[in-house]
Amino acid sequence: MSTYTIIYDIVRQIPPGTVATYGQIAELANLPGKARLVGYALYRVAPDSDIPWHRVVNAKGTISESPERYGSDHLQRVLLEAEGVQFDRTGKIRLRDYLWTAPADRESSL
DNA sequence: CTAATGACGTAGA
DNA sequence: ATCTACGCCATTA
Repeated sequence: MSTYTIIYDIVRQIPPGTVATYGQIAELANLPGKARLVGYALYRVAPDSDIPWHRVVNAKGTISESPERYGSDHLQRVLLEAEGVQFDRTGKIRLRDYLWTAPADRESSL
């Protein structure tokens, strides 16, 4: 079990139609304040992985775009919209409506 | 062992 | 709202 494995386990539990922030994942993974690690971890994830990486966005509610992603950032938006997540005209998600709330019994399923 | 590498968050201007 | 600066660290070559 590596640190990144923990992060992937959390991400795998995000339900369709909802999104989580990097910071949120970090805290659930017992890595408070280390949101970057979550980003670093997701960077390693293959786009065709079984991990719903597209449900993770930054605290601003926007998709973190980067040249290093070679378009997977645009794909992320497409996948989210396919699940019913709407973006406003500035490309931001209304986190208040779609933000995932981790179930209290999450730990029992680990 | 060392060096390079990145999907963030927050605070202040 | 938008921008800059800085902290932070596991994984890979």
